[in-house]
Amino acid sequence: MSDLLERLRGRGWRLTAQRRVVAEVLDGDHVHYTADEVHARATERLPEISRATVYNTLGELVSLGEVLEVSTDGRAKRYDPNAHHDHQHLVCSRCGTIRDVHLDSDPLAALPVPERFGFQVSEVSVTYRGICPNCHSHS
Amino acid sequence: MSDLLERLRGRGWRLTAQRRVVAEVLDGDHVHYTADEVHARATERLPEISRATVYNTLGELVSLGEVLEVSTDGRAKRYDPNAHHDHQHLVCSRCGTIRDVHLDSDPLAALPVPERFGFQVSEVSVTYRGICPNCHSHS
DNA sequence: TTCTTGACTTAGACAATGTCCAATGTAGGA
DNA sequence: TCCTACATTGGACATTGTCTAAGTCAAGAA
Repeated sequence: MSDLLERLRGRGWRLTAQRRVVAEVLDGDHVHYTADEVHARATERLPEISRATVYNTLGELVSLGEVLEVSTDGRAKRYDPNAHHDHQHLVCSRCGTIRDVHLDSDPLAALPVPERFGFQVSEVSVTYRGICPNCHSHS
Repeated sequence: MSDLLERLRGRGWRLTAQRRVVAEVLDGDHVHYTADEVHARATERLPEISRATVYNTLGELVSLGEVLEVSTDGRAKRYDPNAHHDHQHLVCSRCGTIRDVHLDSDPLAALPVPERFGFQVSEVSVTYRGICPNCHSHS
């Protein structure tokens, strides 16, 4: 993700301190923060950054395809910087922990053509739910 | 779904006008209303029904396994009465239309054991996204 | 049938998440 | 360095959902 800023500048992004900080917070492969968590972490480095800017920047990163938006629970959306590696998510029903997982087969292939009802299907997301080892041993 | 009320009574549910109306609104196999849509439709039959009761009743139906909660977009959750037939969802990215679809293979099988990280996986939901024929022809 | 009671419903306050806008600031090209 | 189009800010507002205290009622008991 270190070249993310370069890539963005190449697309005409104006590079501001706020955008840099948001991108830095998202740096890492297995991070799934909510917008508020991103804001809290960004605030540690740049105290005046506003909520609106964090929302704007996250939205832009999503539009640019650099970050994925994940909504696993109907609560706050989470932002996943691991957008360039196909993966799905495994969520603990108890504590909410999220893990990236990789599948054996392409889930698109599991949807037969007659079941596509003429849609041009372009995307699929799979969410597995269960109890994580930690929650399980504490139950 | 006509015997839903019987089933619920058998489980000790007190049968009220409000609950009956909510269940009637959800009657049908391919319905995916938000809580507010359920409330609007319920209000047509029972003008005094409150939002809180609609939320309570939907929550109870979900706990009882009679209705599925679906959150496809991070906005309002939708309620799917087709809980007794395994299925997944196909969503139009343009207009938000939702269709129930049936898969060729069990998506649980696509997650290799080493990718389960010790979770006891009990549930999987798959959401396909694309452009529906109607939106496609109008574009 | 009437009574009783605990479960149900209600209105509205509150909470969590996200969006919008007018005023102000600033990155980067000329 | 200066300009200006784009970015940021704070706060109001919108949407969705939760909670509570007070009133209401379904259904079993007598």
